[in-house]
Order: sequence, then C-alpha cells, then structure tokens
Amino acid sequence: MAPKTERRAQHSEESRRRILQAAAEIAAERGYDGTSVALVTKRSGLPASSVYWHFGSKDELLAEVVEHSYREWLPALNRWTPPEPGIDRVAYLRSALQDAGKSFADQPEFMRLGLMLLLERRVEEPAARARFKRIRTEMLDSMSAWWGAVLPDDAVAARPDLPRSLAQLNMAAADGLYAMAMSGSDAVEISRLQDLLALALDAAAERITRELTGGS
Amino acid sequence: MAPKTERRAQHSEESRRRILQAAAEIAAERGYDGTSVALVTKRSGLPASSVYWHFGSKDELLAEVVEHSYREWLPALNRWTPPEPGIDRVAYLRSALQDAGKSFADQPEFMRLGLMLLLERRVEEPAARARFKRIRTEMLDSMSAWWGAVLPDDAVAARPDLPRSLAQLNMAAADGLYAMAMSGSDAVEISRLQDLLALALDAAAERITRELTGGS
DNA sequence: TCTAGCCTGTAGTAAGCACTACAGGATTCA
DNA sequence: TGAATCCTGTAGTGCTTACTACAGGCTAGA
Repeated sequence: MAPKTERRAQHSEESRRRILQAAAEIAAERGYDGTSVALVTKRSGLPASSVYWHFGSKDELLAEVVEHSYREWLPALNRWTPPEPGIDRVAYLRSALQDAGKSFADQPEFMRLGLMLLLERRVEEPAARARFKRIRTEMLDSMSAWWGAVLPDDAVAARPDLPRSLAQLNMAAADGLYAMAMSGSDAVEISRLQDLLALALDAAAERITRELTGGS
Repeated sequence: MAPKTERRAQHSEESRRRILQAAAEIAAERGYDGTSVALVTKRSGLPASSVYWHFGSKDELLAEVVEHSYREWLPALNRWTPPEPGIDRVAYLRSALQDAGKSFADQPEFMRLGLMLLLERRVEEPAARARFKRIRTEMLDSMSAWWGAVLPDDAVAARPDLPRSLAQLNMAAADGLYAMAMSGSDAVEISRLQDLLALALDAAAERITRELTGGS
C-alpha cells in the first residue's frame, strides 16, 4: 500500500479498518463458518465488492482479522518481558495476569476467535488458524523468557525445560479462565481466580526450586 | 421410545446412534455452523429425512450430541468423587488428571464441541450450548466436593469458597491444556504439563492452608 | 479539462443451506 | 391376508452462501 497522495490513501485505509472491525466482532461471536460476508457488509456498511477488493477472500479476511487484532492487543504482552532481578515474583504475576484479563475484556475479539480456531480441526486448515498458531508461539516464547529470568539460575540449569513448562501451564490456564469467563459467570470471580492462578504458579515454582536446590 | 417389539426398536436405535456418532465427529471438527445436515447424511449413510425424523432439527441434534457424548464420557468423572480421608493428594490429583486427559484423547468429541460452543456468543443461544453449560455445572460441583473433602477441615471453615475456587482453577487449567493439545503439539508434552498442573494445585492448596491455619 | 487508476455499487452466478412433502418399503399385531 | 405403525428414499422448497463481472464515481497528476 504505497502513499498514493494522502486523501485517497486515508479513505482506503478507513474502509479497510471498518471491514476488519466488523469482521472481528462477528467472528468473535460466531466463529469461522458463522462469519458470512453478507453479515460483514451489513455491519461495516461497505459492499461485498469492497471486501473482496481489499482482502480477496473470506479466508484471507479472517486471517487478517487475527493479525490485526493481535497487533492491537500486543501492548498487553509487554508485561512478559523479563523484569529486573530480585522482583516480587508472585505480586508481578498477579498484576500481569490481571492486566491480561483486563485486556481481554477490553478487546475480546482476538482471544475468542483465536481459541475457537484452535479447537477446530477440519481437513483444510483455514489461513486464520495457521496465523493464530504462529502468534501463539511468539507469545509462549515471551512467557518462557520471563520465567527463565524469574527462576533461580541453578534451578534452570538443573531443569532447562522448566521455564517453558511453567509458561505453557501459565498460558493454558489463562486461556481456560478466559473460556470460563465467556460461559456467562460474573467477571468478579474471574479476577479472583487469576490471583489464585498466580499463587499456584508461584507455589509450584517454589516447591520445584526447593526440591532441586535445597535437597532433602 | 416404547419397546415396540425388539427388532424394530433395535433397528431404530442403531440408526439414531449412527447419526449421533457422525454428527459428533463433524461437530468436533467444524463447530456448530460448520456442521451441516448434508455432511451428517453423507457420513452416517442415512438420508436427511431420517435425521429429521429422529431429532426434529439441527439444533436439537447437536444438543443431543452433547448430551450423548457426555454420558459416554461420564465414567471419567467418577474419579472426582470424594475419596477416603488421609489420601496422598498430589498423587491422586496426578492420576485423576492423567485419566481425564486419556479420556479426552479416546473420545475427543465431547470436550472439543463443548468448548467451541462455550466460546460462541450469538444472540440466539443454540440448545447445545445451554446443555453443555448445565453439564459443566455438574462437573464443577463434583470437583468442588472433591476439593472440600481433600482440604483440612479448619481451612475450609476459614474459607468456605476455597474448594470451589480450586475446582474452578483446576477445570479451567485442564480445559486450557486440552485446547493446547488440540493445537498440534505432541501429546507427550501434555501429559507432563498435567503432572505440573497437579503439582501447582497441590502447592497452592498447601500454601493457603498453611497461611490460614499455621499462622505467621 | 483530460486521463489514469483506485474503490464502490449493482446485479448477478452456481452451489450449499435447513427443512419438508410424501410415497412406499419393512415389520408387527390381528 | 390385512391394517397399523415406523422409518427411509426421492425430490423438492425458498433462502443464504462465497464469489464475480462490470459499469461508473471520485481523486490525483497533467
């Protein structure tokens, strides 16, 4: 998308954004098959020909939805960059999980659509699903690095896979809590469960560390 | 469904079962909207008129799929009936989670379809989603009772919501691990993460118990 | 004002969707 | 043998689906 002199470019970009936004909302409500181009045109106000001019196909549109909503949501991931040493691990975990929960509440499209795509298993994998899997790997890498930085060095040396395992459990549990929140129970409960998850992860890390280094 | 003299009843029941089986497989692969009656007739070998004679509508068919596959999967839930006191909690947790994981691997339809339905949020809720939510509540009750029996009495007295909270986290994390397993990584990893989850839950329960009763 | 290129609006396409009407085969009880 | 009941097979219904052909409006550079 070259500049092409401002005003036109702005108009084009605005249309693209409106279509993406509408598609994201519908896809988060109804999944891959439930998202029809007709619904997208109705909610965005732009005709089907515009959708196909901008995105080429429904499959590519949904893949772009995943990509776009991920980039909008990205700031929430920065929490998982390794912090300075000597930090209060459980407190940091708690606030990071709370932040993640809040960011899901603000922009529910990304995670909901992504998890729905993850659970599907048709013969021809939609492009959106492949895109989400790749993004997921990046997220896991960030969280693994964080756990690696937050665990004692000798524990990591004794079990190099530990940071990644904790990160995987961390991510899976956060996903599960998100799905639970979707099922209709109140959001207050979820916030308390996120604290409990932080506590459980911290306690697990502590026990494993003690067994590895403390001996007995 | 009255007896109606054996042979006919058997034949009818067999058709019903074949339709349910086909629908369960397709729904687990493609979700609610992705499951078409035409696909079900193709995989089951029975015509659409039979599907509608037995189930009345696609919505009711999928609700019955949830109900049916839940009843087939039910034995795996018996693990969460309260055990005799003095049991090794973490070992029991580990084996229970491993069993649950294995039962998902054997009959993946129930959980996969259920979680997909949970994440959807259309205006008109499908009957299958409501059905799964009710089943989910039952499962949570079982797990809450288990945690209530396995925690020290004085801890439960001090925090009556603790068993339920641990059960919720337990369930959410198990769901998340299941979704992670679906994303294509190898199953061996998942088994190790289930052990880690058992350890984390046990460590959390232990720390909370110590803080509540041990003091300091 | 002319021309080129970007984007939209209209009006389709064939295929797929959930669902139905209805005739008729199979099985049972008389 | 006959009638009643249960289930299946055929052939549709009107509607929605993803996608397209194409004319024309609007902006930009000349």
